[in-house]
Amino acid sequence: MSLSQFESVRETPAIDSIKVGAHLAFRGVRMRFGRNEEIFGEGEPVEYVYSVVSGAVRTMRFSSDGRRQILSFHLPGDLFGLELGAAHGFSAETVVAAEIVMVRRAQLEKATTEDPRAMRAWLDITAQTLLDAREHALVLGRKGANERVAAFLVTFADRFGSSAGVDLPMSRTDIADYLGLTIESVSRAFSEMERQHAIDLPTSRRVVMRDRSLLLQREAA
Amino acid sequence: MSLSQFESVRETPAIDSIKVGAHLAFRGVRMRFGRNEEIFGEGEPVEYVYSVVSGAVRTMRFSSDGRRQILSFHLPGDLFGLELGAAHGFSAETVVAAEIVMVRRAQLEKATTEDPRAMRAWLDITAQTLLDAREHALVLGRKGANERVAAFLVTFADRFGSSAGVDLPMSRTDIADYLGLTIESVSRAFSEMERQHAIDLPTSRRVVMRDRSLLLQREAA
DNA sequence: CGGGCGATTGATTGCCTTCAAACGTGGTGG
DNA sequence: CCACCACGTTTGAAGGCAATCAATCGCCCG
Repeated sequence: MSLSQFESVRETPAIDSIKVGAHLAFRGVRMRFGRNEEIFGEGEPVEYVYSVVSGAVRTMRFSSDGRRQILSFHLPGDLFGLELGAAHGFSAETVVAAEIVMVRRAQLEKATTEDPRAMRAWLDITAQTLLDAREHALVLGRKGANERVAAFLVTFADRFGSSAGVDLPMSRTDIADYLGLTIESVSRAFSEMERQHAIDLPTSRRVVMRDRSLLLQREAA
Repeated sequence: MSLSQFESVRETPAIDSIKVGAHLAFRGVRMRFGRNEEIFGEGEPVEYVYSVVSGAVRTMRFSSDGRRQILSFHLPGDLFGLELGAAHGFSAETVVAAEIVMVRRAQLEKATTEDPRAMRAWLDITAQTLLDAREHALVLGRKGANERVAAFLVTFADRFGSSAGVDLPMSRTDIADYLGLTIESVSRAFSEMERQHAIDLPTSRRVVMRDRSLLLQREAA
């Protein structure tokens, strides 16, 4: 467990629970984290499973010379940190201040031996995560900069946006590290989409979808 | 199921089995496929789970305009096509002529309801596949051409090579589509590594590891 | 008002792709 | 047996796209 949780003032941890699958809930502790705080690090023992209540979380890996690849973003309702091995294969940090429910993995493990639905739910989540990772691989391997950003926006808006648009919790740096680009390339892609009236950018973090089909054809390219 | 299996002469399907996890085996049919034959296509219903007996298989996804991203290569002993959904999220083809054992998914599903070890084994496999996919994302997102090829060679040699080197069953085109590069870039990377005496290339498919540390530092770069 | 940080924009570089040609090997038919 | 063809691979030259280097902008906070 990271030290960062001791670096900021916290209120008393509250009891809360997370839902796994349709029928199962597990009791855990709800914690507050500040922005850019580490939740766990790559290689650390897996003690908990996490669920986002509010805020946003990024999971990531580093290459040996320190380049960062963000694997996914997690928003309210999402689970993360669910791993089989003894040690985390990636690290997790908050993107913005967040409330996270932490459930002991041992509790989940125990449940899987008693209730097959728990293991099934775990498998479902892992399989869905795998699908997402493969989609991500397709984007990283075979799309250009503008297409990557368009794909990111469309996917993100579908998951977390309203008809009014999306509020991105993450910086251009985060988006760049998710898409395998530089911040400049991401910024240029946003500007380009705005010039073509595919989106509006009232602020750098707020995106209003103006012409979704334009984005989609750009994404497909 | 693809028609391709009817396009080539086959002997009578033989009964065989695949092992899932340490303790479970499932009975299935062993089939022969020629090279570059489709085993299943993206979007087709999931009827079977597959295991490679001999030969090699690639799984892949296509972007809407037809660009191909190879997700993984499967060699003897590997399982593939293990998906939760009703439809395949990717397609699979042989790289070279191969023998594949096919087990009905319904049989596996049934086992998971009767034996928790079966579901656990399924989860283990899915979780390991997810780890591999994330490693792949790191390579695709944050590494240059030479690093990608070096990473591919090291990983492949660790899994399937002997001290004498590796015989690559796949073409440069396959490697390129796995690494998000062009065949020319892959070829240049091989030539460059040979020039630096990191590898020998007796033939284009045979790779002798000559200086592994050189490869590793190139991979890390 | 000043400072700091993230974002944007511009200029240039560099790497990978694209386009093109030659090479080598395995297979087929003369 | 050899010539020739097909296909995959290698190599070369040129171009393009994203990275890098650099400066400016805008906004939030003190």
